[in-house]
Amino acid sequence: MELHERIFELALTRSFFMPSNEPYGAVSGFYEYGPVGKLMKSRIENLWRQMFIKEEGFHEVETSIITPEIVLQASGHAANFADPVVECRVCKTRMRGDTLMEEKLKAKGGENQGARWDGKLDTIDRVIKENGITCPKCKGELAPAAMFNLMFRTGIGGEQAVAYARPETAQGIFTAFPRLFRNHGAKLPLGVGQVGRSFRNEISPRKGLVRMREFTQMELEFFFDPAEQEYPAMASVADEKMRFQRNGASEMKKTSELVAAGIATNGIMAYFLARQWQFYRAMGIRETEMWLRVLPKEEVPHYSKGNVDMEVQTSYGNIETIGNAYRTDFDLGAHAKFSKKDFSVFVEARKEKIIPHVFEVSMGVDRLFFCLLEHCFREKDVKDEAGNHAPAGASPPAQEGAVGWKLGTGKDWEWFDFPPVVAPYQAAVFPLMKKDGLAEKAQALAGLLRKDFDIFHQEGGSIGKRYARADEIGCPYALTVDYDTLHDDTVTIRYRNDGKQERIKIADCAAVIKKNISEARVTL
RNA sequence: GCGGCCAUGGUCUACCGGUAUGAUUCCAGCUUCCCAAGCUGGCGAUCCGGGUUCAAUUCCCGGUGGCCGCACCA
Repeated sequence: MELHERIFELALTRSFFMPSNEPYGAVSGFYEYGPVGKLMKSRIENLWRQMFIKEEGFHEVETSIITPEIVLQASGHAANFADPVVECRVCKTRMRGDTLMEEKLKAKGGENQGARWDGKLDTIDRVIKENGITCPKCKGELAPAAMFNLMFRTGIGGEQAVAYARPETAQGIFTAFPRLFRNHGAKLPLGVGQVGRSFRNEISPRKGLVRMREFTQMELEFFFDPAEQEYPAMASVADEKMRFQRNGASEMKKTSELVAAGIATNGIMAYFLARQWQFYRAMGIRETEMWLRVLPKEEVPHYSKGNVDMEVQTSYGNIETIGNAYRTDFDLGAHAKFSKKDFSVFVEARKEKIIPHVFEVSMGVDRLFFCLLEHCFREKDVKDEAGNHAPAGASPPAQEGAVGWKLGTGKDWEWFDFPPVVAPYQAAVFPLMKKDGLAEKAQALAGLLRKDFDIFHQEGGSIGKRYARADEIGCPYALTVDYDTLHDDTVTIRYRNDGKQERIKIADCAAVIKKNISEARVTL
C-alpha cells in the first residue's frame, strides 16, 4: 500500500480531512478539514503569520474572492488561464490546440521559431485545416478549437456582470496596494500577505489534497525599490544551509552565497528562501526530502526575473509546495494601465516616482499539510524475537535509501511525530481511572488548560489505550491525574516520543507545556 | 477526457442469483488500572440509475467516485 493511501484512511477515521459533500457522492477536487485537521491547518497558518508577517513587521489583509473580469484581464489570467483545446471527433482525446499547431509548424519550418499562437481560435482551426493535422493518436478528424477556462465563472448582480472566483490571492493585494502604501508608512519596502481560498477548475484533479479545485494559499507580496535589492535582516539567516536543484544537479548552499551563485536574483530572494527553509523544518518536513528548484529560463514567465520552487518528496512523487517569483513591476504596472490609476510611489532618496518591484512567496497550505502528514507518519514498530523494540524516541535516520516512516520507533501502533508547534492538540488530559473523583479532577484540569491550549480529553478505556489514541493524532504531551493528584495536586506529564514521564505540579502545567512547545521537546 | 483495475457497516474485508462474513472502531455495562487487557450486550453496510430474471449486492449497460498509465497541472 502506498503511504498516501494509508494517510487517506487515517484522515477519514481520525478527522484530518475528508471528501466534500459525501452523501451526494463526492466531486473530485474538493476536500474538507475535520476537527483534527482544522486545528493543524490553523497552526500552520499561525506559524506562517508568526514568521512571515509578525516577525517581519509586515501587514496581513483579507481581500475578496469574487473578482471582476477586468482585474483578471489586467493580471493576464483571463487570457492565460484559458487553454485552447481541440478534441478528436473519433477517440475524444483532448489536447492543447496551441501546442499542437506550434509543433506542426516548427516541424514544417525546420528551425523557424516564428510559429507562435496569436491567441485566436480561428488561427488554430486554419492551421489545422491548411496542414491537414489529425489526431496524433488515432488520426481522426479534429473538432474546432474551444477555450477551456480554468477559472470558476460567475455573474455579479442583476446584470450578471462577468466575474471569476480568484485563481490566486495575489491580485487582491496588488489592487489594494495604493491605499495600503499610503496608510502604512508611505515607504518602501512594504510587505503584505494574506491567507485565503483560491479556485481553479482543474480538468481532472487527482492526488487528493495535492491538486484541489478549491484550496488555501498563504501569499506574501514584498514591494520594494529596485535600486535596493538587499534585505535588512539578511545577517540573521546568512549561514542557513539549503539544498538546491539546478539543471538536474543537487547542491548545498548557504544563504550568503546564493546571489553570487546565480541562484537568487537578489538578497531579498535569498533571505526569503532561507526563511521558508526554516519554516518547513520547524513544521516537521524532513530536510533530506525537500529542496529548492531553480527554474530554468524557459519555465520562467517573461516578466519574471527569477523563479524558485520549493519541492517536497512524497509517495505521490515530488510535489511543488511553494512558488517564489521576482515579478518585477509587471502586476502593479498592468493594474495601473487597466484601471488608469497611479500605482507609482515617491521614493524620497532619489526624489522620483517609481512603480515598485514585487517579490512573491506563494505557498499552498493544503499541500504542505499533506506533506506534514506523510513526513511525520510513523509506522507501527517491529519487535525482534525477544520482544524488544527499536530504540525509542529516535528520529528516523536520514540514511541513503532509507524510508523514514517504516523504521522502528518503539510503539505498537501507528503515530504522528508532529513538532509540538503544529500538533492538533498540544496536550491530552486523562484521569487514570473514571472513579474516586479522578474524572472530576481531570475535567477541572482540562478546563483550566483550555484557556491556553487545545486539549484532548478522554475518560473511558484503559490509560494505555488513551495514550495510544493521543499518539495517533500526534499529541505531544499527556497529563494524567492519578491517586497522588488527590492529595498533592501533581500530575504526570508523558512525552510522546519516548513515553517517559515526570511528575509536575498542576500549577506549573501551563508553563511547562509552553516551554516544551517552544523548545520543540518531545522526549523526557 | 481516454485505456486498465476497482466500489460491501465509520475503517479494512469475506462470500453468494434468494438482502451478507470477519476484524477493528464506536456506544452501554461488568472488571482492571501508567502504555492498544478481558467478558457481556448493542448500533452500524451492498455507490447511483436502468436492464435481464420469479428474485440482483452478485450478471449486463450507463453514470459517479477512487487507484495506475496517457494527456492536463495554472
